[in-house]
Amino acid sequence: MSGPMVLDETDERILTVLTRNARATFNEIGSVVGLSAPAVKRRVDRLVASKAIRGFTTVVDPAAMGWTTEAYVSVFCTGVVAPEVLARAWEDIPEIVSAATVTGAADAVLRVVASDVGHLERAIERIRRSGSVDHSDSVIVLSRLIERTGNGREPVEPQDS
Amino acid sequence: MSGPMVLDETDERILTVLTRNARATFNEIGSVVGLSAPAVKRRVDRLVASKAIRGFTTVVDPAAMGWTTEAYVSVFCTGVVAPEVLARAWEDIPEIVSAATVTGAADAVLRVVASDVGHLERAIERIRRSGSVDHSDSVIVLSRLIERTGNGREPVEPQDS
DNA sequence: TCTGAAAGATCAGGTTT
DNA sequence: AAACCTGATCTTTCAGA
Repeated sequence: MSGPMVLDETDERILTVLTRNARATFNEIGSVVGLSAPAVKRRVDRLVASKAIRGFTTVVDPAAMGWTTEAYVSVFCTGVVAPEVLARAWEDIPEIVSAATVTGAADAVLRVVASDVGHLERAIERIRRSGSVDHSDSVIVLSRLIERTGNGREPVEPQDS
Repeated sequence: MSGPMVLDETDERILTVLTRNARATFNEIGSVVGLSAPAVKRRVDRLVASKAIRGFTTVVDPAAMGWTTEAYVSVFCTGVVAPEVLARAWEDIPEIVSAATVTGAADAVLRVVASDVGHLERAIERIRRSGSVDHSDSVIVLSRLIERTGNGREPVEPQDS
């Protein structure tokens, strides 16, 4: 589909702008990075095609959606399990916001978001029922302190249009 | 600044569209939710003003940015520490992608992203130096299995325009 | 020097805001 | 009505034959 993923400095600056505001116009981006709008569009299209950009999304206040309960779940499996097997077992559980295999005693750490404690309990039960889980250990989130996008860059508060 | 945050079903459907693609036009959103473009714009503006929408952002492949090393860090503090104090102590450490106080033995769980193991080590040292941390326990991520936005809705792969 | 690929600028038309 | 998106076309640069 497309070649390797080589980002020059202009690409990174475009990503910085788009990370702060995914709805920035090509003109706005161009005036920051010093390019014309069509030139910016070509680069953005290329970043999308090369999968460097995974998508454009909106950060919604979880409280506004009624998703107020959250937990970190450490999962311990029986025997050796391939990461791909775990990914396939869990990808259909929408309450799982992130999952990763880790070093240490646990095999994987999941982050689970639910509407209330009952909902959370059902989600964790479903996780434990999924293949080769021996046991799990959950801690419930009390306060969210920091929540960023993962590039050291946060979305910026939208301005009035 | 603005009234309370009351979302009707149309608002939620607008948020669903914008979560899947933050660059959707008002027309596209309108054709999904059955509203005219100006009507959609008024609602989106209201959602932004009421802070139900925190921002629009772009999901970048971390590997493309060279941020390939990641860890979960459990932090144990001495004595009782207010969440706001922790938030203030850590907000200036950009490697921290998320942080939350939790139930259980640990006081907080952080997720830290860095460019390599050395960078990760320096970030963790900085965290441990920040006020009232007694000790910490880190596990390093081996494979990322799932990564979603946190509303049970993922951004969708952008289409060619 | 010539040629082709890559990257940017300008412009026009249809669309979105 | 004004701003924006986007395809078409033209220019520049640069590497390799």
